[in-house]
Amino acid sequence: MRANPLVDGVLEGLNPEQRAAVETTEGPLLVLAGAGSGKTRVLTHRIAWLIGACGIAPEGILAVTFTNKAAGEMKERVAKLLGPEAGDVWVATFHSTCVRILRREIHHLGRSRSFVIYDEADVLGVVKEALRRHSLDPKVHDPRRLRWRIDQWKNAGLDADAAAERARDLDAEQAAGVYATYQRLLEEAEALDFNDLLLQTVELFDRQPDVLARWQARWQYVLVDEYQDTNRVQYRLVNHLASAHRNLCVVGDPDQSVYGWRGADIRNILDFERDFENAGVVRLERNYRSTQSILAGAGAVVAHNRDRKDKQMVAERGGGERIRLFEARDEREEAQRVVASLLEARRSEGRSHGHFAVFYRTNAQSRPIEEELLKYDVPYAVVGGVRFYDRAEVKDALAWLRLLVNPKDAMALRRVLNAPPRGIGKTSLARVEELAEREGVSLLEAMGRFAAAGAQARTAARIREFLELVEGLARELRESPPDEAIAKVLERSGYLRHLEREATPEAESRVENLRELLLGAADFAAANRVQQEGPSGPGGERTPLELFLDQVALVTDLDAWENRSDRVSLMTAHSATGRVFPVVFLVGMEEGVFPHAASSRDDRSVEEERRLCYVGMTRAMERLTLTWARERRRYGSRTFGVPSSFLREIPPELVEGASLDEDVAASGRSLDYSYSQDADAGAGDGMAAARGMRVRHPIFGTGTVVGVRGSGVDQKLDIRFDRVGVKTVVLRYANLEFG
DNA sequence: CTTAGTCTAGTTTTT
DNA sequence: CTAGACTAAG
Repeated sequence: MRANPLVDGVLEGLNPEQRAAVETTEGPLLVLAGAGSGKTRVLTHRIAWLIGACGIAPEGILAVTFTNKAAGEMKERVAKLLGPEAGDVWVATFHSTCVRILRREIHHLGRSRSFVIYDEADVLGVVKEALRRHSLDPKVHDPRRLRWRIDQWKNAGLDADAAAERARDLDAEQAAGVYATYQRLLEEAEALDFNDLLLQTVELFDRQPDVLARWQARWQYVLVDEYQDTNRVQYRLVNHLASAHRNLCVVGDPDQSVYGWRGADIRNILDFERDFENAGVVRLERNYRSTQSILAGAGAVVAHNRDRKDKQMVAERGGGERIRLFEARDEREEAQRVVASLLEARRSEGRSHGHFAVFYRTNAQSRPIEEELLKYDVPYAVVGGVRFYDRAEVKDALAWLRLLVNPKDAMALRRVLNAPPRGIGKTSLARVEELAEREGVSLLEAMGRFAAAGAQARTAARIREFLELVEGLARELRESPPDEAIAKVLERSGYLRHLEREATPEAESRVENLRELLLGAADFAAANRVQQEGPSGPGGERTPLELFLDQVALVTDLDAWENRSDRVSLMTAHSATGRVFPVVFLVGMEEGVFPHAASSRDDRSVEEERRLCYVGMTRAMERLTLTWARERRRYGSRTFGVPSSFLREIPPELVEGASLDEDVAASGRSLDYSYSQDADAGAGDGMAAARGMRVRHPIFGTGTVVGVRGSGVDQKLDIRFDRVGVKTVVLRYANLEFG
């Protein structure tokens, strides 16, 4: 059996625990994989082992992940081990797996297979519409809050009836009522929200054992990544798929469970052994990623969680340097010091930009860092944040496509109706809506009827014109490749013309984005043409347009972009899961920021914040820098901060550059960190800067002082550097040599 | 009906 | 501070 060189290669270099996780192929298996313990390695090697050593057909294996990035990475790594055969393993996110199943099977639930997937904005629009139908004031019943409530119900696997049954007060009753209407509106629009993708699949399997049996037979081996982040619906889905053969391998780390707020249920991993009798358990506790100091620091933080299975990670790497900690006056200075430190490491250690990542708790915190990076021309990429497919113009274009594919898509119709503006206003729309509801027809249908009777001549003509446009485009483009469809739609609808007529910089950038969308669509079309020829292409009877729309609905950011080339990465701590960098800055370590104020209410969410902190810290391989600012601008106003309680949880001997002032802490006053700072020395001992002085800066080299502002340690100098031109530096931190 | 301008309120993390 | 809601004028 081991004669096969491929087989030997698959086990080579694995430690005994990893090997056990790979070789234990039959029956349920829980792999508790601590940070940096080679989790992905185990998953990919396990897949290779199943195929290479056990002779399992690649298409008999299902590997589910949470993010597209994780799926892509796994696919790539399996391909490296196996070659092209790997392409037949189904590696995908929960959501795209469900879409795949539903596209083939959802008619068993009496729903259309050409459903559209509603995004955040669509869904919010549906909630607002549902509120209108209930005559509830959106000012009293916050649509976003309701949307969140519905989401929570769905995460828990409760439908509107179940929600209504549980309602104990008027508010809950009303919310459940809105939920019911919301769901009805989705169904009328032949639309599914994100959670429906999972829920409908589970319901399908609940109700149709024969359908379930088919998928169980197809996927004889099921692997689940990041199991700690699964919610109850995902849990049921996995159970369904694995219940016949029980060849289920789940991999996760309870310490990295950071999506509780989104319905992730940590019980799924904690109770695995109870749920699956005779489950094997493998613990991966050797960390190959981080230095001892980083691992110990992160471990010390997460050890403060009370609700936790104890676990001791062992660093296989040496001690390394200590964790760096610094305090900044405000978020600007924090950013300055992060960037200065980054540039310094680049210069003196020969690091590339790609070595660095900056993590923050909330997206809004990226701004000052970005500004500082821009100032020094440091290339960077913000992961997450404002997403390409969320831009208004991109959504407009996609709404057009959606409407062509599915004329019942009410949100797409509303979007498109006045993009560009065509004189069909609120009052007309309201009357059309009323008519649609009364006569039980789609919006598009109702528009036709309204134009025929009831509308003013002018409005009727405009509506007819619009309907003709939609029908013409639909007829012509339904089967077209997406790039062609987008181009024609933008042209014929007058959208592009309208933008170009504006001639503002914003409009220009919109046109630019649309061009990018067009390029993306062309890429997709090209890739898809190839794929559809293959035997296992996902195509089936679906049109290229439909496939394209699925893709954009499920892909959040342009994955290709972030990995590309040599850039500093900026992202939230949540987005950092599954990523690793040699040098990591974790900024904004203040109470109320991280841990976030919204989560300080109950212990459970504080513990989740702590795990999030653990995740952030353990992303670092060699160097970890934690920073906090005494003062921070939030939404325009100034707020004052104290260091995050998490900082205090790191043993001081692991930290460099700062030490907890015990007296101050003990006295119960606000926490303070005092630190000795070499940079202060130069500025502190009476050195006065003056115009015309020659200076040497550690990063910019030599230059001449051309301006002096302020006084004392906060003095700022404008310096014309010989190499890089004029820059403003803070005397206190610039570490200048004079003379 | 549209648009530009004012106001306000709401701020976590996202497949 | 900013996106979205609202208002008043064209």
